[in-house]
Amino acid sequence: MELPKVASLGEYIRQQRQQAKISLRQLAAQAGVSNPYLSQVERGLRKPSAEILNQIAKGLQISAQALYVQAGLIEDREPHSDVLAAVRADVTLTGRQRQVLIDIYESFRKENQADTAQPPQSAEHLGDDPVLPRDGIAPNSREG
Amino acid sequence: MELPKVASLGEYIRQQRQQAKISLRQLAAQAGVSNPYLSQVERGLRKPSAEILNQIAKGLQISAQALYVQAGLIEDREPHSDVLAAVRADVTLTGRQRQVLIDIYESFRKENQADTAQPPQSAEHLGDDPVLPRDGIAPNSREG
DNA sequence: TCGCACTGCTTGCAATTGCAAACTCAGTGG
DNA sequence: CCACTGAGTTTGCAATTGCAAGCAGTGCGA
Repeated sequence: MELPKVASLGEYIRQQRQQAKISLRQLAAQAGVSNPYLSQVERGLRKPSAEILNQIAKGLQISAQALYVQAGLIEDREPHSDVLAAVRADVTLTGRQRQVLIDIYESFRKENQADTAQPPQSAEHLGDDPVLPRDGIAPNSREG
Repeated sequence: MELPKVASLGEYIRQQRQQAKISLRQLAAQAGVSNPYLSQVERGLRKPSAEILNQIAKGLQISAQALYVQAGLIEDREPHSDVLAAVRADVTLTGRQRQVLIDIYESFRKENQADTAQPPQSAEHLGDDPVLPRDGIAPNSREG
């Protein structure tokens, strides 16, 4: 698996550029990269760094993420909810903690889906806590 | 603000790694990169490519996007919603589930504070986010 | 027929990435 | 004491990035 997506990445860039009706040199200037290099990138001969990719995205006025996804540099993960997005975006958490929170949240969702017809307060069987890790969590069970 | 975020990127990676309680070599193996290179990246001596960044993110089990934002490779166009706010606003959760998530989240935060042990920072304001850069996000001024 | 401007592509080359091997320092145990 | 293990770091080196300079092809006006 050397560089399969690089080709499609270059094609994508070229396509975007042509749709914008600008020349290779023009885009290179707008993106602040050299035109030969952009040419090579568009033909899949070179694998641009993320920095260059970012500049190209700016020159094309498109989302850098779209390019990264095309380049296979990030997975195209769309957050299912604001909670998941927030958890994923929280840099103060460790990866493990993040996964724990996500697991718990999703298990909650699943539970509630099973009880859709029921009033939401009926989810009392949480005491089983099948997901809680022994990561040293001390959930202060204060009844609030 | 123009200064390379590479330094903070390395610090961020190292912080995440230490919070995950794994050694440099361990993370290097999980990420599929060499340990010397990871060491240099963590100390800001090298600027890793997006591919390496992606592998490191996988090894750390964190979002590649968080790393890219840290590296200044993409703008943080996500609203960076607060986890607590998102949990509180989630109508699909029961009140008890909400409280469980909040408790766990807060205990995680407390754990990490104890681990990192950064005295110069006022550890009282948990709401603050010392890691993510507050940037002026260009609010989509595309041909309005 | 030139000259000029424009398109994209090919060619060396400096700078950088990323790695293998080897190094230093702490801790453990015979 | 010495060997062993595991932590992170330093040191060359192959491979790659990205660029400056230059090449080929097209269209237009004199």
